[in-house]
Amino acid sequence: MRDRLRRTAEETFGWSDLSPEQLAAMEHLLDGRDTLVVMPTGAGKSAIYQVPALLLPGPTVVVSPLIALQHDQAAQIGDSEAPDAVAVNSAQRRTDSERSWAAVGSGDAEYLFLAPEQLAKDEVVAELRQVGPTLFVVDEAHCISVWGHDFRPDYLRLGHVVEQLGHPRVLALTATASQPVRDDIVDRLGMRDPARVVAGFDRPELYLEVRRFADDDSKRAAVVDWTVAADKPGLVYAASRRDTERYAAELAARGIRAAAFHAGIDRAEKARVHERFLADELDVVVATSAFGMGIDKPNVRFVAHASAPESLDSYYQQIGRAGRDERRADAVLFYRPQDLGLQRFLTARRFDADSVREVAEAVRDHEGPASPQDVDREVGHSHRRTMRSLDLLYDADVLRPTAEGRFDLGREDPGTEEAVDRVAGEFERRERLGRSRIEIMRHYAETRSCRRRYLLGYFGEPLERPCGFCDTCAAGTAQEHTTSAATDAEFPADTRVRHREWGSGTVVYHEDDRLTVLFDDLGYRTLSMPAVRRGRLLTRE
DNA sequence: CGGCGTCCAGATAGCTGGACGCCGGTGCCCTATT
Repeated sequence: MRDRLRRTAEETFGWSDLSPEQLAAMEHLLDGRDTLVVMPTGAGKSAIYQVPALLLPGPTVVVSPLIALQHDQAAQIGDSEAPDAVAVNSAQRRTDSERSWAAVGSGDAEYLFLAPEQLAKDEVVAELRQVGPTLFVVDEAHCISVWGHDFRPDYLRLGHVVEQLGHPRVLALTATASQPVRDDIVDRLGMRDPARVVAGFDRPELYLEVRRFADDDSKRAAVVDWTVAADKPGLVYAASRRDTERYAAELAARGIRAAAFHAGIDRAEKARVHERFLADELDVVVATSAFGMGIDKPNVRFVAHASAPESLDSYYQQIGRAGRDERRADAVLFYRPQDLGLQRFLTARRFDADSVREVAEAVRDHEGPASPQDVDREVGHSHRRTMRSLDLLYDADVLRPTAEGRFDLGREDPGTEEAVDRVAGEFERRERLGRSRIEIMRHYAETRSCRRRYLLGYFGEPLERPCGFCDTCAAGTAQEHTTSAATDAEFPADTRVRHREWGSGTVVYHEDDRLTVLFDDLGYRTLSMPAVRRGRLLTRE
């Protein structure tokens, strides 16, 4: 099997050496297993579906979050000897989409690229059933967890689509996913006993640094001064659109070729910034979180954050865009605790009891199980609002999904008000989790122990000793704050624990004499080990 | 939650300080107008 994979990779794509992780994942797919792959960008994640696709009979569906990304990937396949890659989306003419379907149906095209919103349409699912895909790929699969629960709710329906297609083997690909995000991906996609292939997370070429500021003016001045002096090209992430414009203007005034990038910029200009950055015609792009997905530029020398993002997951995703050429690159966070206030605002949601009530009643009153479209029609609110309520009702165990992607009341009908109460509890749990993720970001910024160790511990891959390549190691504080072996033996990472007041959770990592636990109901909490021992607060489950 | 723009009062010729209200991120899709 390995030989066939190697030969196909070589002959069709010109890839002469596949990594052990790539091969392992490909073999799982050929064995018919659902597979989750966590692997840094640039390590050849796309190969993992592109090669086995040719050894499996039917076509391959690739769900990808951005149409621009779909173009890039299809073009890359177009340059190889592989059969065609086509797409169906709203950015192309209807006739082109029709041609794509025909090509997939006739076997002329092997790969079909779709955004999750396409798969929310019954016609598209029906068409897909006709062509019978044997491999269902979700690229940038962390989007399921990051965006699915509110911003792009159709991500949550992919699991139902998989079932409607008769459960072809499912492949989820991502570069950055902490343990709970991985679990969420597996759960929402309905992956069955998935193989998990996780390549090393560490990016040893990134020098990690945090600079702390008390007031906004001095931080802004420092961001600009540092960026002017830094090796180029690089990326500066800012929290608001206005800030990206402001920093870009200040950098331009200092003679730097800088451009702003955010979702409010028109399409042509966005594409221009993107292209000029790739062609080294820009020194610096100052961007919101809109910039970066799918950018595989090897020589990015720094990623500076003018403001902290809302989670370590996002932070690691963004700094991971530096140093892909494996030469030294800088990841600097310009930190002010007050900046976290904006993240708290941006991630906070209001509980929409009215919508939950109406959606629950619409499902109950519907004749037979209700599809999200049925509920949309019935309730008449925005699709997003309806989907949020459906998701919460599902998570609170009020509704259960049928194999056809419809929703039904669970075994017993709790009654509307009881259902709303349960959903309120689930909603609160999520809000607490979101706030606790911001607190983890704060801990990273404020820790005196090794930054890399903190970061990798969060992703479940702790370093044995301080890394020697971050600011706390350079300052010498990392050596004074090392993990105690006693804590390690008592509560190793990944063990289930129970706290006297806070209920059950999973140990994430420890640093210094502190233990971080992801509690089921409260989100991330950091506990002091002396206090834990004194009060006998934790027991292993 | 915090930054920023606006307005007004007060002191003085164009400026300062404080109160107050507003605004803030991520993409797809589809339809109605230019």
